[in-house]
This record gives sequence, C-alpha cells and structure tokens, in this order.
Amino acid sequence: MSMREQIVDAAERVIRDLGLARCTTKEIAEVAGCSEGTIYRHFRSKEDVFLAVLAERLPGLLPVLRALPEEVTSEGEVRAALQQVAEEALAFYRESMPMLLSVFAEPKLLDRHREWMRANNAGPHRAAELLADYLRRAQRSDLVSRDADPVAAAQLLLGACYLAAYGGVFAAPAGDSEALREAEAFVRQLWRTLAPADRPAAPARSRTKAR
Amino acid sequence: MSMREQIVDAAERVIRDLGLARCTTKEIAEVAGCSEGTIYRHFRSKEDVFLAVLAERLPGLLPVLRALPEEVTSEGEVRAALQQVAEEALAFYRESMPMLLSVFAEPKLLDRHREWMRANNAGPHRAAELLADYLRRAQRSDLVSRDADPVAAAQLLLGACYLAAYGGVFAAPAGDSEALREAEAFVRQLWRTLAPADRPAAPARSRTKAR
DNA sequence: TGTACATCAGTGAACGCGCGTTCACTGATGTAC
DNA sequence: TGTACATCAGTGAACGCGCGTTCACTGATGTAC
Repeated sequence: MSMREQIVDAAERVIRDLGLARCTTKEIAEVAGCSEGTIYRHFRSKEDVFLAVLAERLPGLLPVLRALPEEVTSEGEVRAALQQVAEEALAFYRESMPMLLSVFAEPKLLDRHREWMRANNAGPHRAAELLADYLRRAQRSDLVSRDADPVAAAQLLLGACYLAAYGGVFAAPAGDSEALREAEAFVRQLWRTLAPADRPAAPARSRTKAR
Repeated sequence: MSMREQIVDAAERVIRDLGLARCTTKEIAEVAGCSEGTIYRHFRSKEDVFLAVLAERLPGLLPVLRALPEEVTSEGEVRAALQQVAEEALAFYRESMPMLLSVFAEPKLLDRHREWMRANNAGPHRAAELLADYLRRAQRSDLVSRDADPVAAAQLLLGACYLAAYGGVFAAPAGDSEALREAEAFVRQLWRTLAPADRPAAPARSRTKAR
C-alpha cells in the first residue's frame, strides 16, 4: 500500500476513533507510521487529506440504487428491493455518520466537500431521486399504486433509515452490535408499513390470505 | 439580559455563523461584548459554554409531540396532527442541524450532551416514541388501521423530515428561503403517502366494515 | 450624611501548549557512460 | 562492472501562531456605624 493510501487510511481511522477535532497531523502521522513532513509530500494541506478521506473512503450508497433493475416484473421483487435498499441505506448511514456529521463543524471543509459532491452528481437528494425513479418504473408496471407519490415514498424510506442510523450513533457511539441488529430488524419491517399504500392492486387476495 | 445570557447567545451565533471549530473564546467574547476573562467568571470552561448552548438554546421538538391530544376523535384530526408534526419537525431539524451535527466532531462534548439528554429523557428516539404513542391511541379509536406499525410509521414520518432538513442544510448552508418553502410544501404532502395505509376507512368504506 | 471597608463582575495582558506547516537534510534507487 | 551524478520519498527539528485559561488588578456597588 502506498504511503498516500496509508495516510488516508490513518486519517479515516483517527476521525472515527477520536473525532475530526482531534484528528491532528501528529496523530495521522503516528497511525500512518510516517513523519508529519511526509504528509506534506502527498497533500497540500491537512484539509486536502480530509477531502481525500471523504471522496475515497465513504462507502457508496448510490451504486446500490443505480443497480435497481430497469424492468420491474413482480410484486415480490419490489418488496425485496425495498427491503434491500433499506438495509444498505442503514449500513451506509451508520458507517458514514461520524464523518458526514463532523464536516459541519468546519464550514470551509463542508464547502469543498459540497462542491465535490455537486461535481459528481452525488448527495442525499440523488439517493431519493434514484429510488423514486425505481418506484415510478414499478408504477408503470402496475406493481405500485398510481396514487402513491414516488418521491415522498423514497424520502420516507430513506429518511427512516437515516434517522435510525443517527439515533444509533447518538445513543451508542461504540459499535453496539446488539443495537445494530435491532435497528436492522426494524428497518427490514419498514416496507410493510410503507408498501400497503403502494400495492392496492393485490389487496384483496394476498391480504385476506395472509391475515 | 445578564452577561451569562449574552455569552450563551454569542456562542450560539458564532457556531451558526462560523462553525463549532471556529467558535473560539476570543470570538465569543467579541460578539458578547465582553473580555475573554469574563467568560470564565460564568463558566468553568469553553466546553461548558457549548453545553449551555445545547441545553438552553436548542428549540424543543418534544413539547410539540407531548401536546398531541390524549383523545383522538376524528380522522381529519389525525391528518391535521400528522401534518403539523411534519412541519414542526422540519423546522426543528433545520434549526438545530448545525449545532447537532457539529457536536460529533468532539466526542467529549458529545458524551456530555448525550448524558444530559439521557437525564432529561430526550433524544431522537423519544420523538418517535411519542408520535408512535399518538398513532396507537388513534388505532384504538379505529381512526388508523390496526395493521399499521405505529413505531415504523412514526420513524418514517420523522425520518423523512430529518432527511429533508439534512439535505437542505447540505445543499444550501445559508438561509435559502425558496428551498425552505419547497421542503415545507413537500413535507406537508408526506402524510398523503403515509396515511392511506393508516386509513383504510376513507378509501374503501367497505373495508373497515368488513373487518 | 460621611467614612472605611468588603464584595465581586469584569478586565486585559500574559502564560504555556499544541497545532499546521516548512525546510535543510538523508539515503535509497535509477541512470549515463 | 564501476563511478559520478540526479532524483525524490521520507525525516524530524524548528517555526510562528492562535488557542484556552489564568490572575493580579480595577472600579462600581453595597453595608456598617
């Protein structure tokens, strides 16, 4: 692994362990196993290191959403897709939370990160858009009610995952695996409350049977 | 206004304007119109000033949720209540975002804030609980479908508001009033997608009877 | 009322510390002939 | 192969700066007699 990669890795770890405010060049160098001077052989400033962490080390949620199928063929598929999206979203938000939130403490860093996100057509709004697109396709195939607002539904699902992740990180900073499993189980149930509104097509049949 | 209040006000303004990382004792003193020494007549440390800001200057969302009526009498009432909750939640999250998020940059501060929240029985989970309680009461009065999971529904609604607020702050840090109005209009529509699942009474009168 | 003293919010210069950044230097590696 | 030189990632001591915090001091206000 190149020195540059080691430095970015180290910065990420320090941010997670000690917080952005305590992520100093000294600390990064120690974890990376190099001198502070070396950092400046690879980056113009500490801020550039942070930007590299944000750009290169944040797990992506968008790829998952871009991979949602073009053709929607069955109701079960929609259900499974929503469930998977919810799980991935929760994992992503939990993973990124410490870094995403810290950035708000330093407006200059936030500005540059925002600019990068805009240039790469990323950001929270894109996730909702992609999921809404999928729901619209499902609507066209009559697998989701035409009454439902795809944008609102996407926002509801992703928002619930986001809030669950935030609540988890807020309540238990360390990797509380029990709480995490609980949240995962909870998120898996979300579509049950959200979906009935989206599936009036199959109401009589499946619903009477199921209950 | 006492000097103490002036200092807390000043700290809040500086955090909003410059970010937590740039909120120094010098800056606070300048905005408060006193010397740096004066801050230490009223607070033991800078961290204590921040905690006072968090405890005393964050607008409350919980009071709104605690004010939800005990008795639920009509379907229109539920609709109006959900709409109001969504608007208040969006406003609260937008308002608090810069401070709530910054805290994650400084784990020590986060720890103390969390402890305070716990002691005061507050936090994100409480909001969802209170809203879920209300939905349960509505269920008991048959104004919301018994099939709906109140906890999930509460999480969906509040989560969507939270994500909308986050997206807003992320996309436009300054008070972009147009984007804000857009988000408000959007949030006002959320219950339309969420509620049908909770109100089988309205769309198909026969269904409630059937059960 | 006048005098002597006590109290205490507020001052601002000074402090030591830890930060991000610089730079003259080292030494391993590559290249020309 | 051996020799002379160039390159460049990495070093670590040193720098100046801005930070949070301290403390001897000021001066307005209150109180006792």
